[in-house]
Amino acid sequence: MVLLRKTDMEDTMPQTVPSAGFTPPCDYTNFAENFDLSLLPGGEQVDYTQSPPPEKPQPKIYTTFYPNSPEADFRPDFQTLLVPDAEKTPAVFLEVPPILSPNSYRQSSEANFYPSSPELSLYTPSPNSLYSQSPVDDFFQYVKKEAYPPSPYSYRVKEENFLSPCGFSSPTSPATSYSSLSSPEQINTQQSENTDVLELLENTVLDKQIKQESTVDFGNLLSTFQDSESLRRLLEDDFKEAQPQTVPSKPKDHQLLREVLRDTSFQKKYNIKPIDFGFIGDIKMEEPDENAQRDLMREKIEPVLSLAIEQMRKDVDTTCAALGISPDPTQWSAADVLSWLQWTSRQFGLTEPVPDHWDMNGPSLAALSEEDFTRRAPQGGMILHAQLEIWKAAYSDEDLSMKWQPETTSSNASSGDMSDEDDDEASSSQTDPSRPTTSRSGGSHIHLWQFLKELLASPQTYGSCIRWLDRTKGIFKIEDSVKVARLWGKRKNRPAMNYDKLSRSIRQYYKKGIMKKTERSQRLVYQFCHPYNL
DNA sequence: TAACAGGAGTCTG
DNA sequence: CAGACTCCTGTTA
Repeated sequence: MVLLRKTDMEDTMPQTVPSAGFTPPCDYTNFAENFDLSLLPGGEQVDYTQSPPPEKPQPKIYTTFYPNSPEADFRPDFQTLLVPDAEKTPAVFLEVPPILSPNSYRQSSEANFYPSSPELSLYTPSPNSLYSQSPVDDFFQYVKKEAYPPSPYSYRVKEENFLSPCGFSSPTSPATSYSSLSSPEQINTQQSENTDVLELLENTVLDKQIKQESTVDFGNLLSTFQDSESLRRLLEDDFKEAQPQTVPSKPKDHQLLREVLRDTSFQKKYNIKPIDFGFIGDIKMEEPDENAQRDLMREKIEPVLSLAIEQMRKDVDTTCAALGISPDPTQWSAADVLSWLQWTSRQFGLTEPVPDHWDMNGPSLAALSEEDFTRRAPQGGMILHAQLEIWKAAYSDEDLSMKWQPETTSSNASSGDMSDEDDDEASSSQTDPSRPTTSRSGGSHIHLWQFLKELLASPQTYGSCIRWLDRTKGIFKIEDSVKVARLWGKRKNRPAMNYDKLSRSIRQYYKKGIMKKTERSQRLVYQFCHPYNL
């Protein structure tokens, strides 16, 4: 989420009506009143309740952070995510990475995308960065490990008449209609009715906490839920961080948050302010037991996850209706794939996808790794992949909110040999390629070559049984033929699968030009043919 | 001995 | 009907 400055918004923004299915505007009338100014570095008091001096021209700025800008190189901020607290506290304050979401680009009533985001640049981790699984994950790792050093991430502020999805009033959704829902009971009622999560957030959180000077882009909130594991980890960390034993005299002294806010220049410049995170400390004080804290945390977050997923599905449905494609990516034809790619690329201001690079149907697309995406679209593959993951998550048969398990076990996915127990554990993962899934993503229709690429795309999990020898040439080696065969049999629900049969299937690929043996044939070493090596 | 190659019939979505 | 599964014989490292 992005904190946005709302400056003369209603006066200067005529095109302020989000299209159906997207987020309505909201009113933030009490933001600064509840803002914990002590969170600012050095206890510096910045009165955000005051309007800027009249002699100081207010720029028409709605600050959205675009990663890795070639122009700007300040990194003042984390996008701010507000999560409604179903009980007594107004909000949870999270720092989340600048994930881009289509929700940042609302459709106008004429179905034109506004803005067109021409300068959108891409998140690109530096060669030295520990780019792991997702930008979300990576960013969290970065924040927590390195606090706030110069980073491969850079941001810029897009200074233009950017319309926040909820930073303006709309004749169809008057802001005044969002002022009444704030009690926990009301919140729960809204949740039980599957109310639009964005509306809920706006009603329950912003209405209490945000002054008119600020607006919030809740669209990015949804993007964060593509990686609920990261969200869970972050919350857990924040809970730990707020432990009284960590800062005995100041239970609310959220060190991470303070570090994040150390650079106040940006906040001052754009009148952005954080929100009190105090309830975590309160909870902790009341619930010293760790499990109780986790339960409480789960209780607070799970409804939000459910609502976020619900919202994701709504947005997916809207897009499906516009494109005339199935919400299930695995049902897409090659034409559907191209249609979706073009649509998503346009939404994010990416270069048009090269059709030759995407000559595949939905299941094939769904099986591609992020690396595959990036190879096919160096300038936008990561975003496209992330968006597809959102689609897959949104329409997975598995309720993502059920993944919200406050486990205490430290899952070590990068461990070497995997026992059968490891297999079972992996099978519970939504992204487990071996899972005999009924999920719409992946599914049992997957081809063997796709399955192998899935395994290869998760070296941290499957590196012990299959790995790339030469990624660029598509050469890989099966290190554990028994295990790979077992995984394949699991996926295909073929308990009798063995490597002999699996390799027979691989050999069928020879004449189809999908795979081949390497020039100098080596045992258990195969090579993907072009373009399957992409 | 395990991996490899490939023919051929069957199954499945 | 395509793709995968299964079974098979024979070869190779």
